[in-house]
Amino acid sequence: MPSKLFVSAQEVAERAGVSRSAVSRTFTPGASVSADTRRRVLEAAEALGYHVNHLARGLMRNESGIVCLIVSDVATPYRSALLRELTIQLQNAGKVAMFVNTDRSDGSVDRALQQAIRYRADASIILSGLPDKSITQLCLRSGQRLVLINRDDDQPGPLKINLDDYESGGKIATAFVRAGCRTLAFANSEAGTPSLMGRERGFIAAATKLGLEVVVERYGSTGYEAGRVLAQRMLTRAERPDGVFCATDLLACGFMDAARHQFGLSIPDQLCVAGFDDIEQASWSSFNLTTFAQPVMAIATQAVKWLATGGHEEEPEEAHSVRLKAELIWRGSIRKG
Amino acid sequence: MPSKLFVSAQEVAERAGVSRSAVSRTFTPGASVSADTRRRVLEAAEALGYHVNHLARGLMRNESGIVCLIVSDVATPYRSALLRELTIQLQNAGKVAMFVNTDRSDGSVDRALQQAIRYRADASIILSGLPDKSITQLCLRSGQRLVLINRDDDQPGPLKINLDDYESGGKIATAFVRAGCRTLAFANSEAGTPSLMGRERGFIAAATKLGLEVVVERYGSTGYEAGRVLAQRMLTRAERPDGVFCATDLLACGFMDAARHQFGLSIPDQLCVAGFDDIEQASWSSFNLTTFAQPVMAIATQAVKWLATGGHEEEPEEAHSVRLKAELIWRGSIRKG
DNA sequence: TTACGGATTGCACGCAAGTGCAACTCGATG
DNA sequence: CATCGAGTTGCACTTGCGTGCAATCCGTAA
Repeated sequence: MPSKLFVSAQEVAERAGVSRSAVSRTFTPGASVSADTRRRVLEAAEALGYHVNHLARGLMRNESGIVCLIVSDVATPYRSALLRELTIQLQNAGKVAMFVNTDRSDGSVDRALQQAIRYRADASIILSGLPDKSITQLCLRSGQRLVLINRDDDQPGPLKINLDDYESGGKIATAFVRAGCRTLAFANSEAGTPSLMGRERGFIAAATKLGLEVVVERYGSTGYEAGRVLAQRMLTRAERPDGVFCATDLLACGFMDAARHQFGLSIPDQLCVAGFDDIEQASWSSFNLTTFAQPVMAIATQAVKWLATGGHEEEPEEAHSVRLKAELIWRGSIRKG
Repeated sequence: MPSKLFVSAQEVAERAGVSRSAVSRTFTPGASVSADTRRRVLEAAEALGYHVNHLARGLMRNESGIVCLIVSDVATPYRSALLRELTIQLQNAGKVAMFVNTDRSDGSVDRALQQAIRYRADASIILSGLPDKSITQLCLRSGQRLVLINRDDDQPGPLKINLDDYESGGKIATAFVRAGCRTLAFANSEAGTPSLMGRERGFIAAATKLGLEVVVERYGSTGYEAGRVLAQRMLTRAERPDGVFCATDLLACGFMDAARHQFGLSIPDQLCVAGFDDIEQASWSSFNLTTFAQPVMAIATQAVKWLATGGHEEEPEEAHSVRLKAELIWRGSIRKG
């Protein structure tokens, strides 16, 4: 048990010789306090090290200022970059980020949302997994905003932020053809989330239109190791692909490393590779990877804006969905056409 | 304004036909409630979607369950890995992580700690920067636990977790000498935090003892780009170093990439490199970097243990300091001696 | 001097929980 | 049948804060 406690408004009031209300009003913008009272309160607060108790304030205002971020695999470059941007923008908007880790187990996201409810978070932003519909409804009923990032879901209510995955897949197929590639392949993870599948389908559709078939291989997670395994599977095929679109940059890094160091292939001369996310490593000269940039900043901006303004029931459902463009970052892993 | 609100214990009590106290007791382990009442309360709570308000509970218990993590550069591999481990272990300990981003500006950490105080966090864990002494004291006086990770500081009170940076520097100097290196160098950032300086000093001391001088160059941050610049500076010297210890793995990655792709050097034949942190990229075959592993799990375990048990004033000051060992991970960026 | 008006102040209540205390129930024992 | 005691239950108070309402202050105009 702590021997001493946080200092309360009561103590400040006593020291300043005013009522507790005066202290409260001093820290409430727009409230009526005389300059003199305000000064004395601020002095006392400073001397005692007083800080408004946001737990209690949240209780009163029915607005905690907390926004819950629900994520798995935080240590992943793309995830941590998005997280960084979200927390910074939330802080600038006067909110504070609460952080809940999820794993792949059933109900993990649901438990995370329950935690958000317990702390009366003003909003929850979900970067991984998909919550059960009943929990989603409970959150919305309770007046909590909800944002789903890159999780295609058709439940009405939450703000859904997605990318043009399908179109991106198409663009890269065109780039491969222009580079003279003859055998295309798509390297995906087993997970098959909607965004990954969108890239895959867009890639296949465009390639088919251009008269090329696409070999699809799926394995493991979206990480580096899976990329290596996919390379081993694909590059030992009778007809070796010479243009490979990897569903994520991490897959692409693993793929490239295996292609170079195990198969002795030269990129982009013998093999063209593209990724998705534009993680920092993609720009490293070891990879120099052509890829699509996740509009991390725009995603965060949209999410934070929604928390501040949106969420009114009467809005049309279209207003609850945002599609952002993933910009193609041209580097050196595809031959110039 | 939210049209509907979170459901309160009062509503559950009415639906279950009991008093509000009964609801409270049902959700308080060890409280006296009959099996029948408990069942009816749980049924009503389930039906209404009730979850205890942790803001109010925190107010009463004077224990919010919140632990504040104060970090800069979250998107960095080492930081995000530590963050991941901390949040997971905090969750397992029944705590919830609150997240505050800091930048390099003055008072950034102080503002973060004030945020922690406002939300009456049970503890704050500081991964970046160093707070002002007055704020530290305020936190401790308020009964808040404090953990400083890799920030050498001599203030009594907080738990300080540090590594054997100095000894690690020594080990790697020995390894370089054993590999036949003749010209040693240390690549550091301008920042010069105690942990970075510890590695530097340990490296120099051991090298000197072995009869070799060490060229030290400092530039920028601890990131990839700074590593490239350092390589350009060091590898154009008259006497080119052939054994370089980089203060972090990211520096080492940048250094190696520049050494290979701009200077055409072969690693480890013409140049030995070592890093520190053991980020995921160090194990990628493009780098295959010999480095020291941050004991991320042990760090988190120590921190969380301290929150649960430690922090009693009467403990000797030695109990407030933990030194952990960074394990040398031998890969292929240093020749076998 | 008195009345008026605007600004300031304090009281008291409410938010959602936990808990000591007293009252209550109920079965068992004397 | 009265008493005891263990087990439940509810009342009322507490936590730190915001805020409506009524009371007060002060300066100015009638």
